[in-house]
Amino acid sequence: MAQDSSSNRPMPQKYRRNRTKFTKEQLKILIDTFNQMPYPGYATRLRLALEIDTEEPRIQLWFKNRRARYSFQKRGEQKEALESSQDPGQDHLPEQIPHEQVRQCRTIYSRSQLHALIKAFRKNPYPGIHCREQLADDIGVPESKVQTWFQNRRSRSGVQRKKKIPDESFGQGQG
DNA sequence: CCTAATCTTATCAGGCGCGGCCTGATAAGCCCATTAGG
Repeated sequence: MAQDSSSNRPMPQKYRRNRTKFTKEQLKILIDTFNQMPYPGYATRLRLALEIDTEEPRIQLWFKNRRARYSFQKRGEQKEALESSQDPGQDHLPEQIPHEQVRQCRTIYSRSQLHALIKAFRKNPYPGIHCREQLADDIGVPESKVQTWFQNRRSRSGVQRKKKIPDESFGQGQG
């Protein structure tokens, strides 16, 4: 049943989701796919998730992190390759990256789902993994959707976590 | 330490309904985001 939900929790025991540990075989498949297709669409990600027995959001995140590291790592090599072939006419643009353009279907939230999301957001715009999973379970959507919803919501409602604003605050002086 | 998880920002794109708004999904982060867990 419902446990304490409106209690103020000083600090969640664990905010982040458990770190995923890929096996070598999983990594081999991931890397192999990445080399051919750094921007897999949803269908491909799903297939990969099934193949290596993990969740699609893990796949998506892995590709994102991989791209972030791989791109700048390869920076020098590409430049070298370009200089090698001094051809005025573009023969082989590196932009032929196969973006699979197939996005995941847009989620249509019902009124009650939105209500639950908004309510949770007002309570805490930065829910930890447990909170997100609980909410996802409550309204019947994957946790990754909840995370995306919160990110978009934060972005568009200006509740961004106060970074390190020196002292521009409107407060009446910190004691 | 390595790198998965997280955050912000910007942009693409689907649904609705008829021009453009709302908002979910995706990508990048710059001398290459930051944080933190095994």
